[in-house]
Amino acid sequence: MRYEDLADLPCSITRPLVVLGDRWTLLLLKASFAGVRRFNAFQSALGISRSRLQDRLGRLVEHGILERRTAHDGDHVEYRLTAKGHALYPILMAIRDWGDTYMAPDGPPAHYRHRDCTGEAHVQLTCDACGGTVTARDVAPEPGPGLQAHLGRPETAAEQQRQ
Amino acid sequence: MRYEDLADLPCSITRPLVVLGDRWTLLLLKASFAGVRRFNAFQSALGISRSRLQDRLGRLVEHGILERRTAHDGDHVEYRLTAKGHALYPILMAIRDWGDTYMAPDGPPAHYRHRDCTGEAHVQLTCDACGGTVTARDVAPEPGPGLQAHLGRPETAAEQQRQ
DNA sequence: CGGGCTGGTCTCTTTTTGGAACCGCGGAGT
DNA sequence: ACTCCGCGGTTCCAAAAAGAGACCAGCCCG
Repeated sequence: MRYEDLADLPCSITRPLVVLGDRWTLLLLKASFAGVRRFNAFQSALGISRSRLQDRLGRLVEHGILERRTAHDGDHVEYRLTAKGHALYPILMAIRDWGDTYMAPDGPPAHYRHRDCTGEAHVQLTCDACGGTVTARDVAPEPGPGLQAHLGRPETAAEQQRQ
Repeated sequence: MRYEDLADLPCSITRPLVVLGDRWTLLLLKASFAGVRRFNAFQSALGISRSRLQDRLGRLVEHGILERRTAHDGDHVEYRLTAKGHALYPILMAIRDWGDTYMAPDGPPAHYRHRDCTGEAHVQLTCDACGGTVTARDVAPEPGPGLQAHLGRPETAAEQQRQ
């Protein structure tokens, strides 16, 4: 019950990581984006154990990232990405870009091509005002509204020194 | 010894995840980008146990993501991001964008502002040919050179059915 | 009726984590 | 010289998480 408490910290990197940051969750989502929807398909695609898979799918459904439904045509179960889940795609693509650059000595195993176009999809960190490309050094974090709201709450005192 | 084998698969999402996909690694990197460099500072910032921290820092150094060095001014040790480590920033920013949207009911805890500019940094998935913004539905994976190279190797046979 | 498929559960073993004590080193104070 | 402290680091043990595989009920098909 210690690690899960990180989800209370006022940080938009930490909070998602408590949900997504384990061995399997992002791999499951990768499979989802690749069209995998059924329990057994996830299991054989990834080699995850059935109990673990059950647990992780359940978590993702709880968080509204996947939706569990009985397929229209018959009786089997489907796990499908919700809009919230769909919004995770840039994370996977950011990972892929890095993987292509640093962990693919023989070149990219796959091109993620823009449909009906010659180009490929890549993530970019851009400034929403000037439109320029931005690197880590160009970014300065500043307190935002979610931090004030957090500090206003009583139970916050004990955890001040962490960030 | 099963999970680590995923790193052999020809997939630029899977391979980085074997390194980055656990409870602590991305949180460690987040701290690194925030300027944390010393062993004890990581430990008190995150609440990770010392043995785990030691292990994770060592892994990141092995993978060339962090660099371990004795500080110029004296005797203490520093862990600093390498260029390879720096390149992970878009991943953290993609996570943050999602966190700001879906896990920050009171608004973003922090604004990641473009230095000397009024704007904020955000990740975008764009096509490198037409320049347009791209979503998951607009992307079609196609085999790339890294896949052919992988299939050319002998030990590949047993794992064909996974992806 | 039997077999195979489905998603799902249970139990046992192994692996990974967390927590806390301990260590050697170098520096500062006294 | 002696102690005290902070530093990175290690070791040990208990607790939590993960892996492997058997098992189950429901359903459809033959």
